[in-house]
Amino acid sequence: MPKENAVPNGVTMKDVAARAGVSTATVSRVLSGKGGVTPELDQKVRQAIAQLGYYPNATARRLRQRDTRIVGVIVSDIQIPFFASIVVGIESVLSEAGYLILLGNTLDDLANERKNINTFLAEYVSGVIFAPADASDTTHYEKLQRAGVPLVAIDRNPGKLEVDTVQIANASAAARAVAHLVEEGYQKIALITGPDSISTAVDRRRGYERALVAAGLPIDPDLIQDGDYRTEGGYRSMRALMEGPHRPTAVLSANNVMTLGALQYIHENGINIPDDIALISFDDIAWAPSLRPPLTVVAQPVHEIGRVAARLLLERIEEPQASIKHVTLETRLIARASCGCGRSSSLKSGRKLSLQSK
Amino acid sequence: MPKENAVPNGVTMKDVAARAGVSTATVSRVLSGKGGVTPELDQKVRQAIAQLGYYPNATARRLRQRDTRIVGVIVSDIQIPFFASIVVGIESVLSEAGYLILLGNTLDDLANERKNINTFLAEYVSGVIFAPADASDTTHYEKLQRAGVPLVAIDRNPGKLEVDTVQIANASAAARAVAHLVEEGYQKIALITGPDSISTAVDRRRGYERALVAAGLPIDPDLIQDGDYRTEGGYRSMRALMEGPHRPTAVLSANNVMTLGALQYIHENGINIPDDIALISFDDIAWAPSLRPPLTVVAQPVHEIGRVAARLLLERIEEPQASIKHVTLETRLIARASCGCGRSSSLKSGRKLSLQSK
DNA sequence: CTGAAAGCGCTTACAG
DNA sequence: CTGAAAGCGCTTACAG
Repeated sequence: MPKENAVPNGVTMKDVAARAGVSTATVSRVLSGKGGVTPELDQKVRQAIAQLGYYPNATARRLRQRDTRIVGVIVSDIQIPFFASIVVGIESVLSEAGYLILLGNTLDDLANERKNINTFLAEYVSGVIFAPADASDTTHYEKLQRAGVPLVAIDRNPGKLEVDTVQIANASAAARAVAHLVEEGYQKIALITGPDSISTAVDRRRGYERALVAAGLPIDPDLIQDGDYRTEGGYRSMRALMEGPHRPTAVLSANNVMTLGALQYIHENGINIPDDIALISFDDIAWAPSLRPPLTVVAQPVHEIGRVAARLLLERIEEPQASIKHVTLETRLIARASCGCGRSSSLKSGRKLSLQSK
Repeated sequence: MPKENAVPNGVTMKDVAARAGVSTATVSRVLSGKGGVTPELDQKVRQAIAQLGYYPNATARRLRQRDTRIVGVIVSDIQIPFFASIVVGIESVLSEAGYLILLGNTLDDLANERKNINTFLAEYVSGVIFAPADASDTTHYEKLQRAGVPLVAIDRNPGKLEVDTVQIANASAAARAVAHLVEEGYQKIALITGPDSISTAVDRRRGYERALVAAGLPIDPDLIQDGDYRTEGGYRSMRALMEGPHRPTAVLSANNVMTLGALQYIHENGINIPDDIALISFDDIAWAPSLRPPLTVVAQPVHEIGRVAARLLLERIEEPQASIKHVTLETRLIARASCGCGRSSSLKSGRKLSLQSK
């Protein structure tokens, strides 16, 4: 059976008040720093606090004030660098503002998502930042919304939910990548995409198609493979493309997790990048420059996504009735070598060519 | 100014009690599930809960019970896959046990570490799992310990702190890697290591030296470079080795972050792995098999480290006086190709050769 | 400016 | 088995 919890420090505000010879109200006033306490008493209280090593109990304060200053954050997997960096971005802004973060790792499982949201409700969180696992089922988020919890959606479109959002320009980012491949001379360009239930996959596909049309190239359904945003899906998709009727000469992979699988197929079959197949992947990851050839990527401003989302949430907490904001951030195409860049010239590893998407 | 916080759901236990025609004590008893309530009342209460959509306020419960069921977790950087996976391991066990996690990302900065620990104290956390930034200064952890907070150290040795620990067999893991290189025929084997303030670096170096001695090879100080466990350090170290007086034929990198830098130097200078230099790195990461050649690594049981640490903490919370436990987990050497494996035979990508360290 | 008192939403001895 | 009451550690009107 659980023993009674350790009481880290027996000292309460009452002890401080007694020692300083004042009421707890006065101690509270000193702590709040809002003034209204004579210098003498202020001095006495501070002394007592120091002598006793007192620090306020956050739980008690939270119960009394209606503001918990806890923010729930829901991502699909903190082990994916993309989400880890977003969380760090969120944290940098929120901790500055005195908020605590409760992290919910859903692994894109609806049951986990629901469980996390119930926890958030029970904790009376001040707000929630989330990347919805499935835009077609947002009923649990509606529950939060009905309860009056400020919400900010990141990365993915939250379906019919009317909330602040922070996203990247997915379509134009994909289009820019495809256009780059076209400029490099590729014509048979394939796409490994994600599930239709996730907006980023849909938008990236749209950008892909738009760029092909703009280049006067046909849209070949055989060259669009659903990789489910997973590693195995990336593997399967790459195989389908390479063994299919219309073998492409270049591929855009819509996220880094699928790229992992695609590369596995490529390596297992001794396929050469970019000579046999050129490759561009969404998401810059630390290892991209170390791949041979270095991986050309569509880099998302991950920290910025987190920071902006955190700021939007803070604003929403201040002004619940303000009009809803949708922030779109730009991406960068970092041309390394997997896209065929410099095939004709000598390659310099580590070189970075930054291009605005659109 | 912050507005009054949203009250997610006005319903309190009092409302439920009123609706069910019982006292709050009875509602509380039903909720606790410890029995002692007649079926009729139990029924009425459950009905009222369902009708009102009631859920208990975790803050209030936490204040009343002395047990917050919050665990603080301190890692140096959640963006490093090694730590992200450990956190996921911790979370899987703790959430099962009804605990919440408060994550502290220190970025190996002592000020951040201190700030996080003060937060943990104010939150009256039930326990803390931590990877100490610097074993030589653990005063802030002693503060936690004096306050009676159960502690479990992971990954790194916590200096003179007497707490439960979960570590890997660092010395033998490093020794195993070096022995493997020796078996492959390498004689001039270098080490890129971390700072002396982090025990894993010291232990890995010891294992490295031990293996050299065991193989009858000399220990050459020029072949031991301090890479500071950072990417830039890995780059600098690799350069020092390749441009130094005693150019090695093989290198062991003591963590994956430094390997990133080492690879950068290698690629920039057109150095061939493994012909010019063989490479083994600590930490398996998702991209290791996708590198050319695939990276041979010392894989740590990351999820297991987290899970074991969480279990130790739960046990410690139950029995604060139990004797201190030190758990050492084994690693696996995953021989891919960067170590020169199969240089003479044809390589099959993706093949995994698992060897027990020790 | 200061303090006594109420109250945040629960749980838990204590009676009955 | 059930309820009235106290109390967890704070903050905040309300008087003075």
